[in-house]
Amino acid sequence: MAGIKDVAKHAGVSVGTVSNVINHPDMVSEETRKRVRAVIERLGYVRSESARHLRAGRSRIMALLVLDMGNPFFVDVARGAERAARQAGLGVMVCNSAQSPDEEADYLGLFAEQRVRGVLLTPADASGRNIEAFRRHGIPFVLVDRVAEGTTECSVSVDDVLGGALAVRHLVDAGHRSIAYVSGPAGLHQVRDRRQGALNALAEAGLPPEALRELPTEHLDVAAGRDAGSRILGLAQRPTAVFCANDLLALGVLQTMYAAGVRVPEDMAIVGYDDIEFAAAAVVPLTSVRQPAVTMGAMAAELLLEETESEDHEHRRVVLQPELVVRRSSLPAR
Amino acid sequence: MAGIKDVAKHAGVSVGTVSNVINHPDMVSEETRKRVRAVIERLGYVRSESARHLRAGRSRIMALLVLDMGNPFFVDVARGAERAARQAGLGVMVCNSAQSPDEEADYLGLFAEQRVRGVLLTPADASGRNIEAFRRHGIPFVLVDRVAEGTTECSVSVDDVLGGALAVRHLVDAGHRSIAYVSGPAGLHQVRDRRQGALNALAEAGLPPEALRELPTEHLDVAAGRDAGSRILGLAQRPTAVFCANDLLALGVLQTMYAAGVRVPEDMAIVGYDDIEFAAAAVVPLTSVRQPAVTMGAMAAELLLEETESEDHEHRRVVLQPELVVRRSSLPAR
DNA sequence: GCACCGCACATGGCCGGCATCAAGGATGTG
DNA sequence: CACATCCTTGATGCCGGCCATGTGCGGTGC
Repeated sequence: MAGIKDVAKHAGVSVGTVSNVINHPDMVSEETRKRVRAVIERLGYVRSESARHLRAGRSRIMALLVLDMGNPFFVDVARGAERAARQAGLGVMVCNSAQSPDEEADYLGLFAEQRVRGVLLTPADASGRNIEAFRRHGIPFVLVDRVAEGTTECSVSVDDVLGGALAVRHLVDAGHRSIAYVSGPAGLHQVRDRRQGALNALAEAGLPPEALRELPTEHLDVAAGRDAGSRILGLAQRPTAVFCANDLLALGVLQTMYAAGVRVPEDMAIVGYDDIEFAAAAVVPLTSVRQPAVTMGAMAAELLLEETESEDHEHRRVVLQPELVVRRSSLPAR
Repeated sequence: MAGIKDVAKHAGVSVGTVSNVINHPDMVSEETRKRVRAVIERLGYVRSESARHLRAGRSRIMALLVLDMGNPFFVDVARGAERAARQAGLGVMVCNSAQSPDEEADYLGLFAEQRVRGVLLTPADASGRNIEAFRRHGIPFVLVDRVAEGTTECSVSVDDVLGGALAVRHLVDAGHRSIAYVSGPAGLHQVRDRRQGALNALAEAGLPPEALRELPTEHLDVAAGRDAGSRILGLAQRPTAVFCANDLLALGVLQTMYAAGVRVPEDMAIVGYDDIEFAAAAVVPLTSVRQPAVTMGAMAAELLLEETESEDHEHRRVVLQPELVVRRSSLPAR
């Protein structure tokens, strides 16, 4: 592959001049510039980002580590982050921890080796140990979909307590008094906050916390939802409504209900979370708590850029608002 | 951030020795090794991949450029590629061309600057101009979900002609004589091959090509499917079945039919393509042509590794077989 | 006692860019 | 004509690792 030296040789100039043609074109006379540009074109020369990085001491890559690339919600987050990053001339490396702390640790190590400009992180490790270890490298990061504790770094999140409250308040208003909460892995903050919101909504309505029955699942995908659905069907005193920690779980629950002949929403109301595109296209269009995913990704990237670009950066915690989208899966039986 | 020199200084050895502790541990005495390792740990030293890359002349990153990250099919491809790459100690940079030739060109430029080890590519530019330009850089690439022409590079694909034939043969067997083909962007090879398969199936059954009515859409997503659904409803001599170039389109069509009160499959049969997880969870479980997406991603990564790792690599064109998964959306009316 | 050998570690060059500074040529000015 | 100034270009060093080559030292054999 052609290097800057080859270009210099063919154009009959020094490497410094070639470098200037690329980075400071107005420092070079038009004639020389043209000649060098022609050679660059002819040889197909592309500057080496590694060498630039080494020299400049800062990378032009930003990393995004999400919990689950199979979840369209995170795909939207990635979209937003990518847009913001590329506007600033940075590339984004999107990786998937698949909710595994080990994978997360692996990737964080990879990012440290790459000396990425910064990391947008949806933490998979509730213990915070991975984050703690990563902090030592001095690579800035922004927490996504999770509030930072203290003021050690920036975060962009959605008010999960409010989201949980919106969902359950809606169900309570529709007359439900026994609600299952399919929660996903117990360790995740989002899951805990949404439960808290749900409990708040129950308390508001004067209902006891026992009205909410939590069913944890190992993963946050459709298969886990199907499994949770079966468990709900097996419960003594079957609840009349299900609130799921995300739409994938909700779709799984819905599928199980449908297959078992349990009518939704007449016999079982369902509310999901995230409002992914498929929620509207489900067997029964799914009521869901919408999160501004693209905005979240974009804001996270912007916060990171601000942190690494500007002199005086103060860590911020941005909290966005969720919104309930009511569809047929939770409408009161007529 | 700590560099190898800092480690050397703190451990009282030379940089070469530190390098050897990391890369050739058996060349260093145990005592020195221990001491150096302790310092590495204490300082949180991580070697710089940029510097290694520069020195070694080869990167440890592989790129994957997909047509649409919003499509779970490509998420599966990414999963497979990632697994294979990481097994070989490489990282994967997943990017999304969103079917835009311009974005594709942008990303290919980025990859050239990064001097990635190679690129796994689902081409968005039917003209082949982007590929042509990229080839000059000498970075190896493998075509994914598309057969390579000639023997200039490797490819992994699924037999789209067969897939299209499977879908339409199934519909013809069920008695359909007028079938719409919601095809997506006309430029994509997959789309053209699936149509060819569909036409083959019609010919087999002694039906004229006019029995297939093609409805192109700009994108391959749910929204485009909804739009196509409306167009189908507006057709004079409405077809009795729809074959969609992917499941997202099919879900969109299904949604439109459902909203308009057209019964599926009684009034309109629908067959999708890809068999994404959501296909089974749709309003009416979707018949679909399953592609081995994870395998495809993994094989592509392996081909690329073989090409860059081994001495004598011959370009290969791997073609995998699709499989029809029949669900309710296409079952004959009783 | 001397030559030789191997081990453990040190040293210097190099990868490919970019910035800094110096040098050279053209032009303007007194 | 001498000298200053500006504009353009060239030479050099450095970023952070890794590799090839040195170097010093203790042990061994004759």
